[in-house]
Amino acid sequence: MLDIRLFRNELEQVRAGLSRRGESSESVDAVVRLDDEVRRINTERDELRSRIRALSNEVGQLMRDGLKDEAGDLQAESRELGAQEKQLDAASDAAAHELRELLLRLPNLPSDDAPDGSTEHDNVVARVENYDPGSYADHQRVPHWETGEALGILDVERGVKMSGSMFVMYRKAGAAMVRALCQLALDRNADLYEEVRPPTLVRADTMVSTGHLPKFADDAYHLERDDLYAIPTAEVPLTSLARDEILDHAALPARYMAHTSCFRREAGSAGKDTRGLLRVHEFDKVELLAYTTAEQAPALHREILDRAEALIRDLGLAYRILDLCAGDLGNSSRRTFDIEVYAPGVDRWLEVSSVSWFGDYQARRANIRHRSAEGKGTEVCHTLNGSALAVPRVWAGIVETHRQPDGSVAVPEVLQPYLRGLTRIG
RNA sequence: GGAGGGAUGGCAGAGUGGACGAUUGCGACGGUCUUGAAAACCGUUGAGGUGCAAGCCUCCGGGGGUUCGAAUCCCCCUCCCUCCGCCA
Repeated sequence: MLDIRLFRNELEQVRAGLSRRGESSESVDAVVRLDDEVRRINTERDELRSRIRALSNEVGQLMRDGLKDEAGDLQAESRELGAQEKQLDAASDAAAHELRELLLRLPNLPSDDAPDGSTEHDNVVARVENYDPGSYADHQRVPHWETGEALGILDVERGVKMSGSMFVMYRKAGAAMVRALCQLALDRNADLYEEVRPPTLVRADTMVSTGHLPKFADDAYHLERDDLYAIPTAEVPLTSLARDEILDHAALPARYMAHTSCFRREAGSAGKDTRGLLRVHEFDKVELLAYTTAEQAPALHREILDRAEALIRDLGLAYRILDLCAGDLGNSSRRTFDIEVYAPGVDRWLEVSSVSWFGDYQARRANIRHRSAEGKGTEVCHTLNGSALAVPRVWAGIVETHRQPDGSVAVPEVLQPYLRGLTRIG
C-alpha cells in the first residue's frame, strides 16, 4: 500500500511511477478525491465531537453538584449534536473504506533503478553465468520428466491420479533430493537467518499484508469451511511474523528463513507448461526474508541475491540474472532480480528465484514499524525477500544438466552429504 | 465439540457510568551525587489522524448497541487460559 502522503505531496511522482507500470491514472484521481473527502468530513465530525464532550463534562459537573434539573437543556443539545455526528461518522467510514480498497489494489511504485519496459521481453539480462550454448551434448538434451520416469525418481502419472494435473510425486532418490535441496539451502543460510517453520494455512489478513489479497484471490487455494488460505510462498507468513509490531532499531536488519510447501492455483496459466516440473500446484521452497530500515534495504537486497545465486552456482547449473522492467515487476515490488536456470533438456530458462525489494509497501499493509534511530517516533519498515531455493525447477535443472551418457544423473558434490553419500542416480 | 475464566500502555497490574489516554510498580531515557559504576533521589517516557500553529480528534482485543457521557453496562465475533470430550 502506498503512503497516502505521497498522493498529497508528490502526486506527479505517483502518476509517473504507476504509468511506468502501465496503470491508468483514473484510480489515482479517485484516491485524491476520496482523501480530500475523508479529511473534510473528519474535520467537521471532530468539531462536533469536541462540542459533545464539552457539553457532557458540563452535565457531569452539574450532576456532581446536585443540580440535576439544570442539565436537561444541555442533554437535549448534546443529543441533537450526537445525531449529526453519527451521520458524518457513517459518511467518513464509507469514504475511508472506499479509499482503502482502492489503495490496496494499487501496485507499488517501481524504483528509479528498475529498467523501463512493459512486458517480460523488456527485462534486462544483467549477467549470464556458467552458460555455454555449444557445450551441451545429446545426453543432456532429454527432458527431466523422461529421465525422471526412466530412473523411477519422478512419478507424474500417479501424482496426477491422486490430485489431478500439475501435481507430482517424487520417489526414491528423487524424493530424497527434494529434502536434500531444502536442507542444503537452510544450512547455507543458518549463519545469519533465523529458521522458522510457520503455518501453511493462514487467514485472509495475512494474505492481504503481502499483497496477495484482495487483488490475486484467484491464484490462491482457499478452504471455505474454515476461511483459510494455503500460502503461495513463505513470504506470506514471514511477513506477518512482525505484523502490528514496533521493532527495536537495534534488531534490524531482522533475517528469517523458512522451508514450507507452497500452493498455487496457477489460474492464469491453464494448459501452459503442464509437463513435468515446469509448473506445479504444490512445491517445496526455502525462502529468505528481511525486515530493514530504508537505509539498510539496498545492502540486504544484494545479500539475498548473492545467497540465492551462490546455491545455484554450487549446484553446477547455468543461470542468468534478470533485472525486471517496470511493467513486469510483481505488484508489491519496487525492484526485482530473477534468477533463471538453464535447463538443457527442455532448452529453456526456468525462473527459480525472485529477489525483491518491497520498500515499505508490504510493511504499511502489515503495520510493521521500527523506532527511529533518534529515538523519537516510528517509521514503517522495509521488507525484502527471495527464494533461496525453489525445488521443482532446480530439481529439473539438475536432472537435465547432470545427465550422463549412460542415462544416469550425477549428484552435485554439495548435495551428496545430504543423500547419504550418493554420487550418482541410476 | 461442551462448561467456566480472561484480553488495559515495552512488561506487570489497578480501574465496574462523569475531571480517565487511564493509579501504581518494573523497565527504558535524561539529570543530581560519584574517580567510575551501583544504590539513592529528581524528572521524562504509548501509538495514530488533522492543522502553519495553539489545539482538536481517535485508540483500554475487534465490531455493533444503550447513554448527554462508556475501559466500565448490553449483544455478536476473535484470541488466550482452565476443566471435560476427542486425538497425531
